[in-house]
Amino acid sequence: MENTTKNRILDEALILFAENGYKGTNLRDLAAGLGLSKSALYKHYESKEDIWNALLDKMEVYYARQFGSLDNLPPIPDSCEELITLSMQQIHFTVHDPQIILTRKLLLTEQFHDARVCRLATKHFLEGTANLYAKVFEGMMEKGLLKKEDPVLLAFSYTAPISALVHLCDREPDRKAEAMEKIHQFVRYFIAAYKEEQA
Amino acid sequence: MENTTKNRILDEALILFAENGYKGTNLRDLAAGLGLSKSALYKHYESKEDIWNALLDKMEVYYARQFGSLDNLPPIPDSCEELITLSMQQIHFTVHDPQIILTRKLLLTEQFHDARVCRLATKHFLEGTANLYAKVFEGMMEKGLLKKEDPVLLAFSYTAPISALVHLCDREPDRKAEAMEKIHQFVRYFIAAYKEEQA
DNA sequence: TATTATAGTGACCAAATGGTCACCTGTCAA
DNA sequence: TTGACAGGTGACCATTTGGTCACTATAATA
Repeated sequence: MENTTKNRILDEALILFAENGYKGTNLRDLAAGLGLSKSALYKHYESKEDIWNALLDKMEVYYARQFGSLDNLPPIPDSCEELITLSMQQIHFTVHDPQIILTRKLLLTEQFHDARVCRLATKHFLEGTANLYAKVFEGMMEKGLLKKEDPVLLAFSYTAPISALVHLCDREPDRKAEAMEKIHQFVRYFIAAYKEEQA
Repeated sequence: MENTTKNRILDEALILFAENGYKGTNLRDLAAGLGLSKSALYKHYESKEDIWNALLDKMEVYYARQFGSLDNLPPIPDSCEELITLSMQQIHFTVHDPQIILTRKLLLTEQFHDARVCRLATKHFLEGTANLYAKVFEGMMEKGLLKKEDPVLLAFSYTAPISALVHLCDREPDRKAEAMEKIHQFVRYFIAAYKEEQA
């Protein structure tokens, strides 16, 4: 993505919309954050709502790439230990990446005010990750690494508690370490419960 | 709670703050919703922020009563079937009660904008219910109804997925039936996995 | 070189919004 | 009866905010 003003506006918009909500964001602050005057924004977008929509467009593209196509599946781990390591790495990233944190905040705080955000929120928090892990678990069951269960239900039981603790990280960043430790504990406990005993 | 104007203002405030957020709520609409003029509000509260704080006070009292004291524990079920029935009843209530729905919406959308909401959100979505079910599970383990596991971890694994689906109900009310069915499925599946086989 | 499109500025506007104030009215106590 | 007070009203005010416009500067182009 080029570093054009048009894109920089969206970057700043993500920050402000995520921190203060759509209604709580004003264009003067947005422009000031970019070292621009408010009227300059209107050279690139027609209105506040236009900026908002462009930001959502960008997010939809991002999610379509990340969750939409099941082509780019994550590799199926060769052991339960590897699954734990991979999960923790991915969670660590998602909990620390500023852009993703802001995206989650925006989805949470605006999910009831915008139909597109609503859809994205369900995709992000519920179906997206769960479906991905369903494929992973299915693969691991076929490899004889996990007990044969409904992979969809299993993936949901796995991702929902993790998601709850990720939310805690967003809400109370001071407790990130504590939350990550709890995630680790949960992940080990969960995998241990469904690990297929080696012959 | 008496039906005084002061209380009615808080009832209406919950609706508007939950639907539109703090910033998105204006006092004219609030007053109009009560058939009052805006200036009448100032006979009962000093400012918009004062109304907000009074609403949070009320919510804190409510949560303190519901989660705070571990005196009023729910009864320990005498069978896993009873646990399932009780859980589903409680979830059904929480998913359909208008006041509780609004409260959840408010906690979600304002959790990053207000320190007290932040604390309440963690209590509501994470610790409150989980701690309650930890006690229930502990009791059921002592009765020999559930396998002996860490009750806290087990309760968290139980409540977090339910909570995720409750959020879905709030976000997409059209999918309430579907979500409730999934909750039912999850609950049966979860309890089956941890049920102590009868001798 | 003259022209034109692009990006940016500051002044300005109208609507929305939180808050204040003088005033009204019914109730209740002295 | 009268005075105080609680609860309510509408007019008004200052600030915030999304949006417009005339104007400028610069770089590319005919």
